[in-house]
Amino acid sequence: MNPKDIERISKALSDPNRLKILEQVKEQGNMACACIINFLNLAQPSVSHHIKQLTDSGLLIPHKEGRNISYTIDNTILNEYITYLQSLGK
Amino acid sequence: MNPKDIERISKALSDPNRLKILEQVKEQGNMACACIINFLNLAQPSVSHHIKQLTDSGLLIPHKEGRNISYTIDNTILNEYITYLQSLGK
DNA sequence: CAAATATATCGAAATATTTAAATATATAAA
DNA sequence: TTTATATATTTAAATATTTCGATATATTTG
Repeated sequence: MNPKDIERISKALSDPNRLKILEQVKEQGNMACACIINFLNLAQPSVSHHIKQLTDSGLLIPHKEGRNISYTIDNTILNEYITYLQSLGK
Repeated sequence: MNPKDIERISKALSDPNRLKILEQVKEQGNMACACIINFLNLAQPSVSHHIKQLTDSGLLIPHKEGRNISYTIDNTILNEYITYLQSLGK
C-alpha cells in the first residue's frame, strides 16, 4: 500500500456522511445503494459521489445484483490501512 | 472518540506532506519544527499550517523547549483511532 | 532593552471538495 | 419494445483546503 493509497483512504474517511455509510454497512453486514440514499439526508447524486470515493479507495466492494448494487466492507484493504497506521505508533 | 474526532484525524492523514511529517517523527522518535521545515519542500507558514492540523487532531504532541518546539506522536490518540477503524472491520 | 531566531497568524490566490439539478445509462418489467 | 427503476455522469455554485508573502508574537542572546 503506497502513500497515495493511504491518502485516498484517509480522505474517504474524512467526511461525516461517508463514515455513516461505513458504519451502517458494517452494522448490516452489507447495504444496498438505495438504502444508503434513504438514510442519508442528501440528494442521490451526492450519495453516488460519496460511494464512489469509498469504492475508489477500496474500502467498499460493490456487488451488482440486477439493477441494484449493494456494498460490503473490504476487510483486506481496511486491515492494510490499519497496519500502516500501526507502523506510525508504538 | 466521537465522529468529529475521527473526521479530524482522517483529514490530518489525507495529505502527503502531513504523512511525511508523521513518518519522520516516528522514525526519529521526535522532531523539531525547524527540522520539519527543512526536509519538506514548503514555505514555513505552510509547514506551520500542516503541523497545526496534526496537533489539533491530537496525532502530534508539541513540546516547547525555549523558542523551539519539537513533536512526538501521541500513541494514545493513534491507538484510539485504530480501535475505531477495527470496529468497522472483521 | 535591542537584535536575532523560531513559530504563528493574516490575507489572498490557486485548487479541490461538496452538493444538487439536469441528464444519461443500464437493467428489469409490462 | 416501451416504460419504470436504480445508479452514474455532467455542470455549476458554494465552500474548504493548500500555499505563500507579509507581518506578528514569543523567546533567547548580547
